[in-house]
Amino acid sequence: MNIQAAASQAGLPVKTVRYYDDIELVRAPRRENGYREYSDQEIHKLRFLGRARSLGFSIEDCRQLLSLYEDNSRASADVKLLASRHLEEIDKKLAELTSLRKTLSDLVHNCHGDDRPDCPILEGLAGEA
Amino acid sequence: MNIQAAASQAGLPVKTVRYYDDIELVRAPRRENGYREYSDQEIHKLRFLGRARSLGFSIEDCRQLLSLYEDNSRASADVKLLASRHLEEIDKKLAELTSLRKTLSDLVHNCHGDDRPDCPILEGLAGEA
DNA sequence: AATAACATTACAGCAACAGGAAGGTCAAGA
DNA sequence: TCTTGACCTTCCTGTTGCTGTAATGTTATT
Repeated sequence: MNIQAAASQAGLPVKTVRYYDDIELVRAPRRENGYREYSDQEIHKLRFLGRARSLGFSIEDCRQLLSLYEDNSRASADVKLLASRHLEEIDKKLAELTSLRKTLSDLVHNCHGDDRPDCPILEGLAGEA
Repeated sequence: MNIQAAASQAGLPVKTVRYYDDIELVRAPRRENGYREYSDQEIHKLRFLGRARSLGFSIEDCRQLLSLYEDNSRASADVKLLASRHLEEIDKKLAELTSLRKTLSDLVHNCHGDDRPDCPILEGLAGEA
């Protein structure tokens, strides 16, 4: 199967699939003409990656997850550790975003938003709050 | 005032301050020896930027905010629009992160995390859920 | 004069691709 | 057979907002 068909089956852009081959994340064998040849196995991995990436795992995390996935003697604890760490990072980001959102939201709601120049948002940013 | 003192007063890394000069966000005049000269005015702008950046505004947004800040005939509506749009983006990100967090959290909590190989996290990523 | 602590520029690298150029390959139709 | 168009390839650049690292110049102190 050519790269375009593979990419569409995996739900990923062609560019991304080619990139994953370049960085040796999901390698595709080549045909005589130099074209990449994708089989169901690679497509399965690509899908796996798509899901992992959509959950916010970094490429390096994905590399590990994939290798754990292919290792039938893995310990589920290893997977859980990786995922738990990622979950912690997400919680951290969520906390930051939430706090930031509150600050910004307060500023926005205090601004009357008409054609006059005085503006609590700018004042807040200037540190006059 | 030299760049290091200015940066520390503004609470920013020197590299960042130099970068802001490069991209003409906060320009500093030069002395005869080529050194950047920072006055209270620039430091004020740098602080402003630090706050705006910490609220997640992009550099280009910051450029606009700064220009609005300096424009005494601005309409607060313009500021509010910019900030509101940013707030929407934040809300979008929060929604995405929250949903993603739930999925990941469910997977993690379903994994026993011992030395056996069977793992709901990997199964979930593989699409077997 | 030497040394340290500043300053300068310029280039490379990060993450995870996306866009585009230049060129090779393949299948179908006139 | 020729050509057209849809593929495929590699390579290089750009994205965002800096950070790290030279290599080098200036200032202040000893």
